Amino acid sequence: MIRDERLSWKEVRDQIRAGILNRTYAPGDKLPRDADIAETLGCARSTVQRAMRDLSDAGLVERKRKGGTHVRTDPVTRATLDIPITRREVEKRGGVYGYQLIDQSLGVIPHEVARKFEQTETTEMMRVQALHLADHKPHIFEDRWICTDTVPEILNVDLSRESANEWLVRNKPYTRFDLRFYAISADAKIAEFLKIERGSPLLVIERTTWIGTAAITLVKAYTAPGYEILTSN
Amino acid sequence: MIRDERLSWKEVRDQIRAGILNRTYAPGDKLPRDADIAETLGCARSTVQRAMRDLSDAGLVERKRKGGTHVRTDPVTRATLDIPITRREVEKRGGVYGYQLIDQSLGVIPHEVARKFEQTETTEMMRVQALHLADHKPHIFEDRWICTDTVPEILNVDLSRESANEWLVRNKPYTRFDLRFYAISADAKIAEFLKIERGSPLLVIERTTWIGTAAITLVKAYTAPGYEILTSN
DNA sequence: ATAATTAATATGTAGCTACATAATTAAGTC
DNA sequence: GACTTAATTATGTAGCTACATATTAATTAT
Repeated sequence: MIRDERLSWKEVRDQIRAGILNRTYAPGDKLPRDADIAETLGCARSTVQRAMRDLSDAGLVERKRKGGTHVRTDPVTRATLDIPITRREVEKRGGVYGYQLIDQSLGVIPHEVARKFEQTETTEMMRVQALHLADHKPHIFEDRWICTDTVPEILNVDLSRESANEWLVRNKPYTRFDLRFYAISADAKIAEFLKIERGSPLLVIERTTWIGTAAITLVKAYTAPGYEILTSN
Repeated sequence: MIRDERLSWKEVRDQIRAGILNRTYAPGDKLPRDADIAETLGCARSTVQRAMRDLSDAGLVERKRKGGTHVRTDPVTRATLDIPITRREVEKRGGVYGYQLIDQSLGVIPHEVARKFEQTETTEMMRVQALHLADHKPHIFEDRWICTDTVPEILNVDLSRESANEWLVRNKPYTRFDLRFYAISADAKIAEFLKIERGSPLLVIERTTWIGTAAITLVKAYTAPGYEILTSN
C-alpha cells in the first residue's frame, strides 16, 4: 500500500494524456522521445512505451520510427463494439431465445454479394433465411449467403435445428471480417417476417467474413424496430 | 534477413490462435501457463504475455490471475469503429463540407436526456440544432444538448461559424463516452431539414460524453438516407 | 543539382530478472 | 462444519539490456 514509488504505465499514460488535453502538446505537436519522457518522469523507457502504445491504440497519438510521436490532428472517437451471437444477446437480456428456419436453397449470388466478398465472379452459394425470436416475438430476420466452396460441411448441417449464425461461429472461425450498419425501410417480405408494418425503419447489420481470402459468409441482419447497438465501454 | 531464429509475439499469437481455431483448445478450455507455452515454443514468457494480451484484447481468451487463461465460451465479433468529426468524414471522401446553424437556445433538459447523462435532476443546458452538408446537400442533422455548467465557454462561441461538434472535440476532450446506433423514421421536422420525404428510414448516431462524471454533451446525429457506418479493419 | 549511398535516430521487439497483485487452495481455528 | 488466515500460483508490471526496423538526415558519387 505504501508503494507508489515507481510509476505505473497507466500513470505515465494519464500524465501524457493530461498534457495533450491541456494543450501542453497541441494537435500536430511532436512529443519528446520516449527516453526523454522516461528520464523526466523517472521511469524506464519500457514503461513509457507501454503507455504510448495505449495512447496510440486509442487514436490520440501517432507514432513513427525515427519520426517520433505526434499528437493526432484529427481526433476520432474510437469505439469498440462487441457483437455476440444472437442467442447470447437475447439470453443475456433475460429473454427466451427462439429460432426458425424460413428458407434454404442453392443459387448463384447476385453481383452485389460477389462484390462484397471482393471476388470477381459470381458463383453458386447457399442462401439461408431465418428468424431469431426473443420472447417468442420476431427479433432479427437474417438473410445469409454461405460459400459452399469454403464451407462444404454446411451442406450436411440441419439448419432447421441450429442457426447458421451459431454453427458458423462455432465451427468456422473467420480471420477477417467487415461490418456495416445502415437503416432501411421494411419491404413487404421483411415486414411480414418481423410482423411489423411495411415501411418501418429498420437497423441493418451486415457482416462479411473470410478465412484468409476465401469467402465464408455474408449476412444481412434486419433487426426489429427498437433495436439498438451500444458500445461496450 | 536470415533471422527468424527468435519467435515474434505475432507468430506466437498466431500459433495460439490456430490452436484455438482448430479445436486443440476448445471454447471453455484452459490453456497452458504462459511459462509453459514459452518453454514449448522456445521463447521468453514476456513474448507469450504480449501475444496473450492481444488475444485477450480481441476477445478470444479470458485471463485471470492465478486462474489462468481460458478460451472464451461465447465468441463475439469485436470491432473497432472510428467516428471522425463530420468535416473530416466529408472531406476524406473528397466532398465539399458545409455547415449551417439552425437554432441555439437555453432550456431545461427533458428527463430522457438527464437519464442518458446519468444524472437525476433536470438542469438547464444549451440546445443546438445544426446541419452538416456534403457537396451542398444535407448530410447530417444534429440535435445537441451541451452542459453549460461543465462547458461555460460554449456561451461565448459563435456557433454559426464553427460547429459545436468541432469546437467541443478540439476544446473539450472527454474522458468517457457512450455510443448508440438505431434507426428511426424521419418526422416532419427532420424530413424538412434533410430535404427528404417524411417517413424515410434514418440511421441515428447518438453520443454522450463526460469529463469524469460531469456531463459534456449529448448529440443525436440524424444521418441522411444511404449513410453507412463501416468498421475500420 | 540530382541521385544513390550511408549514417543517425526514435520507435519496436525479444530476452532476462524481480517483484506485485489477484485468486484460489490449503491449513488452521473456533 | 463454517469461518478465517496463510500459502500457493498464474498473470501483470517495472526495470534493464541488446538489437531490429523504419525513416529521416547527411554524405558522397554522378
